[in-house]
Amino acid sequence: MLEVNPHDPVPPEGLGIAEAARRTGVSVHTLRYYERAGLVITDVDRTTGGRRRYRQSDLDWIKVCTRLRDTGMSIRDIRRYADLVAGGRGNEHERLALLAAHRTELAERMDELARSLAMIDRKIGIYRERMATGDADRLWAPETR
Amino acid sequence: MLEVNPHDPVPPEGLGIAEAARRTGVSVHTLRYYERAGLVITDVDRTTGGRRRYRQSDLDWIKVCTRLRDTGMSIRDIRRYADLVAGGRGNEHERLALLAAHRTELAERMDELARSLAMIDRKIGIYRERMATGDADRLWAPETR
DNA sequence: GGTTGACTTCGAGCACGCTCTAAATCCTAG
DNA sequence: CTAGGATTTAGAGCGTGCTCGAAGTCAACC
Repeated sequence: MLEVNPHDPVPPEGLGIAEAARRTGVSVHTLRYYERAGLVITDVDRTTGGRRRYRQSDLDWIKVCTRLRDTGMSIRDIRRYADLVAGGRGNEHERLALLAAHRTELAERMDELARSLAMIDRKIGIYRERMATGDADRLWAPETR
Repeated sequence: MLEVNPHDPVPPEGLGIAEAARRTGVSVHTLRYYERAGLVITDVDRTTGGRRRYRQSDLDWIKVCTRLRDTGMSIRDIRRYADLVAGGRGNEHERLALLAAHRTELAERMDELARSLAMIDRKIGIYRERMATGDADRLWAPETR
């Protein structure tokens, strides 16, 4: 068997999907799913028998995708971005717009999360207070349930 | 027809599901779904004909649920919480533990979001720089795509 | 009594992002 | 050459949280 350690450079003949999965941090299923979904614009090579052979450049691009995914970007939007990148030079403004829109969304989510956190903290505070003062079974206002 | 304005107090005979939906901010579908899911522990009254009649106390509890939902708590966890509340006095520690666990999750999500935001900002920064310096089609390192 | 519109239940459908299965094929070690 | 593990495909399945549809019932007004 072709021995390839996780940190060895990718051999000239490329990597099998299992090793590619290991190196990108997703499952082989997900790797194939991303390809079907049109995210993998690097056109992964195949052996004559049809097996995928991943090159470093493939892994690099897939990592871009997984990083975007990690930021909560939807598959659909990553797809859009990928299409732009595949479209080549000249659409940087569009790509930037897409990223900026995503950034805005993240910032909004952040605000909302902060509000949620405050709300939960308030609720927790009420509970703590209640329990400390032994009011646990006297206060039944909905606010505090 | 029974005229009931959105801010009128709930009449003694209760509200129909449509008005309850309006007042709780969810759809009638969602209202029934929450009930099926076991979130609505206030046991909404029914007319002899089987129609739901919402009292203020029902609305108050449902609003607790929607607020928890707004904080991103899962239906399953709201269910657990509801069961505890329905269980009555004496399990305040458990409720608090549940809320605290959720709070921890929110805080983690917050951190992750902050990291995502930073990552996206870095990427956006790279794009801005590239485009400003006219490097748009020279830099193709995967980091910057 | 009749028309209308609100409401009922149950179950299906949907969007998302995987995750898994089955049956076939490939490829490498021995 | 063969055994057996890795990989292939298309498509099904899953968990979440709704959302909708169908077919039937109820109730308010005329």
